[in-house]
Amino acid sequence: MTVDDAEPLTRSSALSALAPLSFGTLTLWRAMHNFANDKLLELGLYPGQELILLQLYDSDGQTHTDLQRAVRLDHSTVSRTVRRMEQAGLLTRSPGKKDKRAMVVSLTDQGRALQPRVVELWSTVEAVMAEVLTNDRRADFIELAGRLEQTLLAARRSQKLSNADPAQEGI
Amino acid sequence: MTVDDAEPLTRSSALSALAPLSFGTLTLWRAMHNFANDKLLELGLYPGQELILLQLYDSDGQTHTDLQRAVRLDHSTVSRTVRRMEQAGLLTRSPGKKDKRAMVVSLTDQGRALQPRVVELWSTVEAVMAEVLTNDRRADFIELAGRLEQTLLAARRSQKLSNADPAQEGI
DNA sequence: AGCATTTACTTGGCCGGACACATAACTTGG
DNA sequence: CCAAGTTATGTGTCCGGCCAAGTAAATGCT
Repeated sequence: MTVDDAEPLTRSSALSALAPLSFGTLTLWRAMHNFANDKLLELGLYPGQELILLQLYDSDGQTHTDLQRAVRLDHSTVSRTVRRMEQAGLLTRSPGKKDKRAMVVSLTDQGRALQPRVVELWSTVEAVMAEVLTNDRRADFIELAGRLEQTLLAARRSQKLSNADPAQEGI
Repeated sequence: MTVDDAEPLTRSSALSALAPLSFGTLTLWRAMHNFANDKLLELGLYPGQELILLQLYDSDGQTHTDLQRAVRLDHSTVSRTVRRMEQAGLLTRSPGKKDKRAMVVSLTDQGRALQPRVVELWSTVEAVMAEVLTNDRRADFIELAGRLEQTLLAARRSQKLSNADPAQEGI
């Protein structure tokens, strides 16, 4: 028995009552993640790896920092994910010419060969989600998600600042 | 340097072009998750644990399966998370009276003592998100997220069925 | 040039989360 | 009542993801 057994679902949990926006985001994410995962495993990939591939398909030869910004991950996560993908033969890493610190990540033929399937995978996820939305609502959702993300990022930044610099608060 | 350094953000990655709904969901989730995490660590909790607490605050004495359904997690995840929380003194586990298989999870005083702080945490996250939305858009988002989740769950179920029972496809 | 700072990445450690497999405890058909 | 099937958990294993701390290379400031 795995996680997807949640029945059609009475979304009446304590959680959705207390924080419907947050819990809605959480459960949507989990459903999407699990749905994509099944397909990912068929490609021999693990979640997150396909994001890096997609980013490289768009523009090969990016550094860890480029990837980290695009995919919104911690450096350490990118570092080890990229290493695993290198070991799997999907890509190569080499120090940059101008900046020896910057590891430049490049696709191998094997990594490039996955492109159609990875693109199809995400297109499928997108299509499944889009099929129950009108174009207006679809655009709405995208705009809302973007705005909420920015709001949360800003809130986190200011929260960290005030923690790091408590002197400001007393003034 | 951690993940939140992504600048105000030109959301123009290859990912948001290919699958804006999916990528929007992903990035929103990550932003929310990271924002909540900072606060969670201050309570000595790890992500996911607070969901179980909230569920128990609503109704103490639930089984693993109850919790798993509410929080949308795998049994194995619930199993180990609950064990860790037991070791941390937040709750206790005991076999059910009628059904000895079913582990009944109950709050300890220590676990119950966290209630105000955990509730406040999620209220804060919710408030941060809600503050940039009109009531209409807020309701919209909640409804959309719920619908999308159901769609994805259904898609995953039918996908698994057709994989498990390929004979059906040829007919 | 020379030393402090910043930047790019690596490592170690810990938890979350999923799957596959194993086990104990109901439940059910004959 | 018993064997077969179902249900509720537990375990092992592997990857994702974060933070904290460490190293190396580039920059800046004097």
